[in-house]
Amino acid sequence: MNSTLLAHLNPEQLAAVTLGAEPGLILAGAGSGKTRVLTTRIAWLLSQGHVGPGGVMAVTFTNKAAKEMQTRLAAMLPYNVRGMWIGTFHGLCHRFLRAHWKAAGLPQGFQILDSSDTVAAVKRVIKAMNLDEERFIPKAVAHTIAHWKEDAARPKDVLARDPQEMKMVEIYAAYDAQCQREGVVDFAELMLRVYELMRDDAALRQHYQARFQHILVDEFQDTNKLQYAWLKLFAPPGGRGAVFAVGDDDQSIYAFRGAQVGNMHAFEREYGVRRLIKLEQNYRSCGHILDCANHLIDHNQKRLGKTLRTDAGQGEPLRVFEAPSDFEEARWVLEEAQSLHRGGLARAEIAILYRSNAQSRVIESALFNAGIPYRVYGGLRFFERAEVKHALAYLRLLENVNDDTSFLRVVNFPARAIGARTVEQLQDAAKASGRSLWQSVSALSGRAGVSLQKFIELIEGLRRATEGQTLRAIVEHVVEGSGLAAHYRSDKDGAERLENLEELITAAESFVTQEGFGKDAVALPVDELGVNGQLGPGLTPDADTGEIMSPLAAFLTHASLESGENQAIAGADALQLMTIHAAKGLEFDAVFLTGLEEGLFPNERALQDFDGLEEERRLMYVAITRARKRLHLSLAQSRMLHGQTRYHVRSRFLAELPEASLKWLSPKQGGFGSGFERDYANAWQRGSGLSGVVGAGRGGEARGGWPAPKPAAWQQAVAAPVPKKAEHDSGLRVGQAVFHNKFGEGVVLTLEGAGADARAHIQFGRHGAKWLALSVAKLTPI
DNA sequence: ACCCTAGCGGTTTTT
DNA sequence: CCGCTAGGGT
Repeated sequence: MNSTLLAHLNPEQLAAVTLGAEPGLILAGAGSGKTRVLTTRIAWLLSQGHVGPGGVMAVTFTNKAAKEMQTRLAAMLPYNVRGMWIGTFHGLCHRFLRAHWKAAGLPQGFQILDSSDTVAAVKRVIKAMNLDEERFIPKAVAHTIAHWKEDAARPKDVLARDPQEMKMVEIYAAYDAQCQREGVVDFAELMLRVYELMRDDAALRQHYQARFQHILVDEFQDTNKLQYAWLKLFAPPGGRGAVFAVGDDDQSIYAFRGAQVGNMHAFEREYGVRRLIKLEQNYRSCGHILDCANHLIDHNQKRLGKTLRTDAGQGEPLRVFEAPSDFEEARWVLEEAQSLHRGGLARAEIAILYRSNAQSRVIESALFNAGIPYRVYGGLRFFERAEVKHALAYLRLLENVNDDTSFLRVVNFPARAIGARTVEQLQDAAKASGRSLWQSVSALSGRAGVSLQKFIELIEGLRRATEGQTLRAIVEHVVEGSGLAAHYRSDKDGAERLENLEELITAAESFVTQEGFGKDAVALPVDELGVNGQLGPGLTPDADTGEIMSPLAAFLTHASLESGENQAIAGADALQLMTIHAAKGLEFDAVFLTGLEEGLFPNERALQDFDGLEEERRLMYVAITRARKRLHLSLAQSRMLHGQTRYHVRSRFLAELPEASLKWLSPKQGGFGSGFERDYANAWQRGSGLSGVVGAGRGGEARGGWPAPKPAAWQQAVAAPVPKKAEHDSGLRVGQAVFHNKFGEGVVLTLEGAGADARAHIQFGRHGAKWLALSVAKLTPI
């Protein structure tokens, strides 16, 4: 390793990188060089001879982050990084289970279910148990089961409190049994199996605890209960293995899917962290942007505490715009973005962020009509597409005929006259004999038996024909031989699906050839995998290649573990549209943060959760810190949502930003009815003890080296008349003070619906916020 | 076996 | 408002 790598680090980064073999907790602020610290530390440990490549484990949450780490490390180190255990929690668990499949009680060729496969599998269980799918909604049940697994609870460990829950536990047990029978594991199972194996097998535990001398965990604030427990088995507190945990409690935005920020506190305490290292020097954003981020997050109570600073200049104040409607908000964003682009900024360096996906629609249509290129992130990923899943199901049957999920998916697709009746009979036969659908085909006679037999012959024919072929040839042959290609060729709008199948063939080809892509999963040096040179019994790597599973099996695993790009089409310079969640970890020269309205952001439903407001605020913090040079905030007084026009007040987050860093492009006062600011502030103070909207003021004038936007159409539009406050047909206005006989004084937060359905969300002093039906509630304007 | 339509629900999401 | 799903009709 080049010693200049250390020379470029700031003192805190250097302290983190060169920390000894002791537990380390690194509080890494946004844009503080977190990935750099992680990779430089690994390089430093290796180059100093503190550890060999086999003694390092680095864990991330996403494949993208893992890949990034590997790439950067490869550039720093003179030798091959392949032997190192760098990957996602799930990816590493998978690797572990491939080596120890037997001890884990799995078949050698086990496959992985993705979330939609899991729901489908749960649904089959519910059907087989003759339960009502209204009462036991497959998706919800699958979610509950995953939750139990993340609590390390097997069916016998779950404490069911009512009959409904008892039944759910029964489904859980039946589901696990079904997975076992079919040789498949879901995502949560990957983690749980490894956890249980490490917990219960002392020899294995001792081996791995001795082996991994340094374990580095990225995004530690996102770990769930099971992941932390898992980690403690690999490197228990006080043991020889040193855990280096990097995270940012202020960027914890995944509590809703089980992340426990508390793991950071727990880690500090349980591992006896001697010194908490804070990376507060920010290398990304200008001063005004950081001032806003710091001020905002300061409103959170539960923090480890951290303040970002920068050596860069203040840059330009944030531009803030309050539009009369979502339509006009979109138009403003478009004009501003265009003007930035004309000023020399690439479109791909401009992000438009929103809290929920539904908000993208109006922005998209504005951009579409104006002919401005844009790209929306989110939606279906490559391996989640129906046609791709179909092809994968055929491929999985080649590997494992007992995979009932795949069997059911394609037994009659493309249509081959195997109807629901036939499938039902087959399922009954399978249930009666406790065997797989495939194995039960022989039990059926008559026409049904014949058509099923034909399907079996089709699969067996495919297997014979592809034996010994390259992965690409196998996939190609299956796409054709299954009839999928023909089916989409004859479909009038099957062109895109055909293209995706072509893409799948290409993906299969590059999976095998691309270094560090598929190879890691397939071929690993023997001593990197097992315990004292011993692999799982029966696991025999190919002598030449070191392959421990067939390329096909590896490819199928890859497909489940990495669902692929959100959108494959790159290329054209386009504006980047995404949710704030999707933007985490990314950065842009300019960011538009839209929909800053109470109810939307902070999101009304999120506020119901414990700590909901603080998580929403962290989300706002993440959004702000994505911007390098320019940040634009906007909101709409009225918005079309779920088919009705809704009226919202300004997000409280706007009031939590420093006035000096904001430049209001719409009048800050006057847009609302008179007295709104005071009433709203009072209501908040009385109702929730939170500070309200502060007085008016204008930010400083733009300066710095960034191109100033040219005057745009909207500027004339906004400069002249004060936008008239949108009025609801009940005669009420958002922000208006009202009196209710029972609840007293309040302020209207949201208005929606019309006529008999008209409703208002009103913030009352001590009674809190309430939804009232306007046809019933007696409200007096005050 | 497939197509159409009524009905429902609509925060965020990776593996 | 709009997209997905289940279930019924042909």
